[in-house]
Amino acid sequence: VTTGSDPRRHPPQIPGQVRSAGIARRSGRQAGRGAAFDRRAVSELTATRLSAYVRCLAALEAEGLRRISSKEFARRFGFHPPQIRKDLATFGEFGVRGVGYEVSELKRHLTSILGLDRTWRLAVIGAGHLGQALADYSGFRSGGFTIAALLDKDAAKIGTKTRAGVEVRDVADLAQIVSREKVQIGVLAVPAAEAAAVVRLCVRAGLKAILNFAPVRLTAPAGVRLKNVDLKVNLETLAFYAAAE
Amino acid sequence: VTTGSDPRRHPPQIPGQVRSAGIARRSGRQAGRGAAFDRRAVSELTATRLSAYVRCLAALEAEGLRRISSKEFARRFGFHPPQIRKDLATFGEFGVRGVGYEVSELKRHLTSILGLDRTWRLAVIGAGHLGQALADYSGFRSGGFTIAALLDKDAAKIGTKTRAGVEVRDVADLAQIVSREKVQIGVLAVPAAEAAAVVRLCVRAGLKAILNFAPVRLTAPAGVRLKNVDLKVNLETLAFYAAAE
DNA sequence: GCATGTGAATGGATTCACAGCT
DNA sequence: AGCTGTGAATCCATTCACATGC
Repeated sequence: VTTGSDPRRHPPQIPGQVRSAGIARRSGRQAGRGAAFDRRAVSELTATRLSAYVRCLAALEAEGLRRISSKEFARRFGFHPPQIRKDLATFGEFGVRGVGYEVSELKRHLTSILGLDRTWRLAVIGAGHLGQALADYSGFRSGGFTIAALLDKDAAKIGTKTRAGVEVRDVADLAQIVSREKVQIGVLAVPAAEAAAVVRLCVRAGLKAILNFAPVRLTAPAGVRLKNVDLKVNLETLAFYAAAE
Repeated sequence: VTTGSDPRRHPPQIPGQVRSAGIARRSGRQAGRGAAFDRRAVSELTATRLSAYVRCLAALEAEGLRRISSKEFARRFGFHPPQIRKDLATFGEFGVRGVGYEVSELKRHLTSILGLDRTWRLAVIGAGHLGQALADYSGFRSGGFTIAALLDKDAAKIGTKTRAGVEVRDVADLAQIVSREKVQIGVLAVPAAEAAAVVRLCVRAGLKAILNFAPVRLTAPAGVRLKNVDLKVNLETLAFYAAAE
């Protein structure tokens, strides 16, 4: 959990990454009934829930539900009503008193707030099992995200294609690919031992956001947002609690 | 974030899953200088960091480093010194005043505390891109975890093998496989629309811990620990902050 | 001297409870 | 009557600062 390598202040340490360094800046655009807000002032916890809310709203929409109250929403998905309302209040007023929220409208608002109404171009680096799966993963190829490239350094892999048909290209061309194909986010799926070097590569190539799946805790220079997502950590914490029998 | 479907108390909502329901119980075993502790009283935040600490210690060990202070450890991996000491204090006294911590010894202690000195058997359900990648993922096949089975309901997939050679078996046999092969943890990589039904299957089969990778927020009955890991959420929160430019 | 371990202080996040609208 | 939006209260996690011990 960190941007920049310097130890961060007090916010609850979501053991993934930290906020970006630098001075807060106004960056929320008006959107419908949405209020202006400062993205960097939004806690990681709230941002993560926002994304979860969108997923839940999509499920409700698929069900054909039009309106929902914070109470019912909380009950169905395991949140707390006031927490939902507080989270939303950060960004504006989206509900109708005495009634609730319009499912589709709220989903549209949150999607826009998350910055998913524009397209983000990803480069997946590392074409092993995980890298290929991520490149083919529908969640990474929809809803605002596009796989712009899949890269590896292994000559035996370069030129081959994933099951879904994404071609593996040479990681040596990263900088060129990033600038020509307007890649904004790097997704790391390389071995732990090489991850730190690849981060430096990404930074030099001009990427400002990196999602790291390698099982090491990486840090990035200020100005680059890096998020560590260690899949094994999830299993281990599950095991920790399960060990109570 | 939840075990049981009932809305939970106050702890900081890591938007993944919630604690197990039920009454707290002593469940920490003595281990070396480790103190007895109540697993259920340990916050998800602390448990997650514990796992991260182990990963960091492994890196230090690989480097050949013997001892490290909380200060240096924090500097290298982006933690805060007192936080490390507080986290460790939950489980015992592992350091030497004036000196620091023995890397290997601390790693061994934490590994044991996390319950990783025994073997956990996993069943991956859903043999799509992600399910196959998870079944082949080295992180899920080492350090205390074993892939006991990979299951799917698609007849065309049953009997085929992943790149690493794991055979796909029929999900209809789940209950049998769980009991015969002593599976403890279910890993869901099925489409969102089917995830809830598969959770019920898992519960009926007797699984007590489930890691859900399907992009829906699921809940499980009390007594079953379920953790939602939505890969896309990570991308979306990264996009949210990156949208500030 | 130096770094751990820990009670006390701090600062956030969550929750409460009610005012305000429909 | 019902549900949102929100200041105030609560609860928890983090951080501080120092006593403790090598």
